[in-house]
Amino acid sequence: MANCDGVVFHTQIASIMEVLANAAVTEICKLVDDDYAVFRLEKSQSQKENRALRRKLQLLELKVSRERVLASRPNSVKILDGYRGMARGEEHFTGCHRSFVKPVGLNLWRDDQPIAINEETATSTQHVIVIEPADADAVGPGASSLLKQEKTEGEEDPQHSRDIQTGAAAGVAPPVAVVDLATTPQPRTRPSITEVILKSETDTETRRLLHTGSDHGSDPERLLLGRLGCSPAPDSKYLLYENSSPRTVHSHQDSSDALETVNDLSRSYTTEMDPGIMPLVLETQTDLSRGDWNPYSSRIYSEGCLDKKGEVIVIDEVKVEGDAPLTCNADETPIWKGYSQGNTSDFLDCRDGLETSLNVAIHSPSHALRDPVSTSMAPSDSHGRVFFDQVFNSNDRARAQTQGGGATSGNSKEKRFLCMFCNKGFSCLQKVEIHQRVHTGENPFNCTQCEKRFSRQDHLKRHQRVHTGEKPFSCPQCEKRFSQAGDLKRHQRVHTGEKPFSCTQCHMRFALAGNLKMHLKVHEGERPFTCMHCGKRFSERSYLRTHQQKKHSSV
DNA sequence: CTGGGGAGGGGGCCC
DNA sequence: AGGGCCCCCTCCCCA
Repeated sequence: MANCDGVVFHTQIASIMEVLANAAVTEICKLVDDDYAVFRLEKSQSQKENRALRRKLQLLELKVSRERVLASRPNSVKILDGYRGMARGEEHFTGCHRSFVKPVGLNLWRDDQPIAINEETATSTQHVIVIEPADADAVGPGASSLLKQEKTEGEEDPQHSRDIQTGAAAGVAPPVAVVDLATTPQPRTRPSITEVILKSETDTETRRLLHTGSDHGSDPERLLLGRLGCSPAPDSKYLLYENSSPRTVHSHQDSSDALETVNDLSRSYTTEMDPGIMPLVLETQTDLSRGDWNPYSSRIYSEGCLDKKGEVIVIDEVKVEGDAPLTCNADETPIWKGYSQGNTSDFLDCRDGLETSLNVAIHSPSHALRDPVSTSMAPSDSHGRVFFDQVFNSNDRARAQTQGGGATSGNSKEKRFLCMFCNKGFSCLQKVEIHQRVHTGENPFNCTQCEKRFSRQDHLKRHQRVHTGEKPFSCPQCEKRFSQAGDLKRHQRVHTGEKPFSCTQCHMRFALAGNLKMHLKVHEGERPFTCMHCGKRFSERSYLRTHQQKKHSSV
């Protein structure tokens, strides 16, 4: 009898131990997962720091190299002041870093291009690097030869331009443009983006000015805003984008890369970006268009530059060069990957801007990249279109048209402020700054009662009804009250019986879009949630939770 | 599963 | 110009 009791006792102990062991394993797994996530975050941050340090070192090396080149070949590098003003007699930009690179192969720079030197008067250093044309004989040999050589090599090696940027070209000090951050006054906490301006051989207005500075003394922002009639936020950065020639975007990579990029979205936008790299985007435009150029994914940007305002692309002038091939950078990273929720509407906004951008032939570096339609590369083109057609259904398109209207749809003159991230157009600077919080993650409005933060004041106000219990919207049919008008409207379908959402697989109709979405999983057989106790699978987490509560609550 | 509500994100428009 | 509002959409949760 005693033995029997002992066996039972041991059996019970064993079962308890098993349960405890299972629970412990589960807990451990959870902890490991959490710790691993933290570890990865810390690792990525450390990598960023390492890159920044490496960048500084390379900067110093580049600076030395540049000075050596300048000393040895003074005629090859010309410091310009006010190229823009000379070209058009317009704004006189003196407050930002500007660099002009003329690719040899493209012969984009006229040999007689007037170039002024006025280094002293510049409030900040403006390095204008002129790479002599292929027919540099007209200009003379000497200094240009080295640059030409450099370019030639770069064309042979797609990686080369990046090497120039990073200073990684082994053994050879890159004599091309270098943003001299070490010697340039850096009043901003955010590094400047140095622009590349190429002049088309057609000699049409193909300038692109890219400014991200806030040198208030001679700040182009003010000049710009003086014309546009919209006051800047104190730290705003702008991108003045003026009719960039489609030719100016190079395609070092073949179209297969574009395909690959389109196919591999996860790779493309999860690239860890180092804000410290930002100033070093002076290179061929190909690399400007790379992911390096556009590091402001919402995640990265918010991590690295939380206190920074977004950037704005301003379309100052639109001129379509009809037969000029639209441009594409094969290695660009689709910016839409940066959206936090990845919902369709976010894609829409991007795509909308992309499509409408065609109308105005505006191609920011990221834009050219993001726009598979605007590329001159046929494979990328078709592929991008297919991709978008797969992503966006007709409803989304309709919404894109009705909601966003796109970057420049309708009245392009009214929406000259473009979002740096998605190219969407806005009529006023403040509007685009608010919008760019979508990308930056900036939430300046915080609830005093629950510490929640919001990007918009009206959202905060709406949220505070949660605390006040205010429900100003009441249903006339049932006296139910709602805090949001949309909730009331949605609720009223209960009374009207309206079910605007119909399943394409069966004939079921739903009053709520979310319910249809959930219903569609029934047809798709998508059951990602598995019960750890019995292995049963569910399409929704809530189903799994309910199941576990009912069937395994004892465990 | 389905129905329904709470709450937040985002864009457009009006004043 | 900027705040506020309206609207649409989405996610999440619960019954």
